[in-house]
Amino acid sequence: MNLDISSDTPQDLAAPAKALPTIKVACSNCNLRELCMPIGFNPEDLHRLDEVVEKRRKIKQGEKLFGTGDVFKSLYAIRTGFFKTCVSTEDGREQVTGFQMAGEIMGLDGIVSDHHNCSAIALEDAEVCVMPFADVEDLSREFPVLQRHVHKIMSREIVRENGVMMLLGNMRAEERLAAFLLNLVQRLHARGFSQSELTLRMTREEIGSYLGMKLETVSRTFSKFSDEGIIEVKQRYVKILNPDALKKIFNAQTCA
Amino acid sequence: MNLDISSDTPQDLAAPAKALPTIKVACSNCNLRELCMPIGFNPEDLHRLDEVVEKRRKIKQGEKLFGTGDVFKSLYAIRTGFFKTCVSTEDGREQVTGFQMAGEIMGLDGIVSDHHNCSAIALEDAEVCVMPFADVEDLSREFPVLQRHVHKIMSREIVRENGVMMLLGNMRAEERLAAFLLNLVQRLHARGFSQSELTLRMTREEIGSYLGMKLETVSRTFSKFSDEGIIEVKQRYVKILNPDALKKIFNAQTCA
DNA sequence: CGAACCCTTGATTCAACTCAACCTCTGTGG
DNA sequence: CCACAGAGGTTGAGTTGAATCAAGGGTTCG
Repeated sequence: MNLDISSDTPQDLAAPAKALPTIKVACSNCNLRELCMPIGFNPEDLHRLDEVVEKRRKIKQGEKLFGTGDVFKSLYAIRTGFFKTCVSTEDGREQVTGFQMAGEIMGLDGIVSDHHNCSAIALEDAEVCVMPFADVEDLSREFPVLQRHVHKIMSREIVRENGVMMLLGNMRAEERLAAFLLNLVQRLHARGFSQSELTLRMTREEIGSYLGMKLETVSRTFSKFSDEGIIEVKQRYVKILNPDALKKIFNAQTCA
Repeated sequence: MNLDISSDTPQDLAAPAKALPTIKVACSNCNLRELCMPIGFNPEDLHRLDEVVEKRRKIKQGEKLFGTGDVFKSLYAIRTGFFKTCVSTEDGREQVTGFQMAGEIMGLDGIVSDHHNCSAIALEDAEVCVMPFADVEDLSREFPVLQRHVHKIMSREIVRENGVMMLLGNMRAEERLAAFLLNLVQRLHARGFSQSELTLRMTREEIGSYLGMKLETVSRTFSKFSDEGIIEVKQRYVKILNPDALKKIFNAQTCA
């Protein structure tokens, strides 16, 4: 399984944002642009990209950005904050389908039926760029580089979900959690954060839902990794002490 | 979870194909067009659609249409036959990520990295239309209705995978198999086949891989349904005797 | 006719679940 | 400043659904 997203996600995001003179909603001077928008945009066309963002929207921790069944109009690019997306059955069971962080796009599930198929909930105070999908489509007819980018984003989501299917269908609890941690830390690293330390934004229950296991099993597995000296855990804080051990668990558990 | 695909897939496909005077590769006179291509195409523009299909390709049972790592150039629309797609880990475990039938599109996973992320293997002799993706992109810049259609196809795949995640993460063996059967029969029905009878194209092991269970469990669950009079099974032949019971299992197992 | 593959069924094992108790934070209000 | 409530996290004991191991039957095809 491929955890690498670096091919399309440049990593020089740690550059400090200039204090903007006005609160202009614009991609062209957004320091996340290289994560969520295509590179190789013609400089003189770059400002056209700004049209795609209608406005920004702030979402408080615990609030819903959109819910299952809501009419789909826009995609959302995360500027700050952290989200989970989840689907649920009629009898109320929830499945977390993903965790999203700055620069990632949400809402693609809504295109097929003009209604959202999942809910997006902020796990911390967040801000998103609202991109009306009709505008995205219009603009991407004009700019092949944007068109290609939209296709890649959707394809990446399909590939990601393939990986989750592998996780859920074939792997044991330890492998799932190892894969989860490696994936999280890798994405955070691409955003300028530490390669070895992270603060979880989600509860054990949410991790469990994503990984197809119960919160107790998540907790036990964390403890096991900790006992083995692979990680250090204190509540939401996690430090990866032995990334190689994690990688080994992730892709060779059976042979151990 | 939504098993319904009817919103975008007209069902009048049972119409007999006229014997074509020449073996012209063309969407405009393909009897599957309404399944795999957009409706609402302007009659005079319809023939432009034909450009998208470069050629056809026959694949024998057991053969690979494309494999993980292969360079991505084209999408494939199934004309006849039945496929499975699967990903695998470094240590050789396989996960079937889907089963595809006539009118469905394969290859979307390759867009993000220009390389296929999964393998597509024919489960019976098959024929596919090869659609170079560059041409699809060119043409969809010209025709918004095609552009929208491509987006919907990708979004539908994302939504489908969300459903599989729910299946794998939250459901018990019986629910998974019930959901699987209902989904299969529904898609077959949309193609003019029976609503209650079907012949499985895949082995118990492949079903198990898709549903995250072992082949013995698949077999046992089939037997259980059979004992309960819900279905009739004889090897690959399955007849659904009590669809309501299946639906009940699928979305309320916990409350039983 | 035999080999290979697929499927079914039974017996046993085990990883993860359930249930339950307790601990640790964090924030609030007296 | 402390008490306390409530949410989240940990850990233990017992249970269980599905996996594993094993044997045998059916179908297909050279």
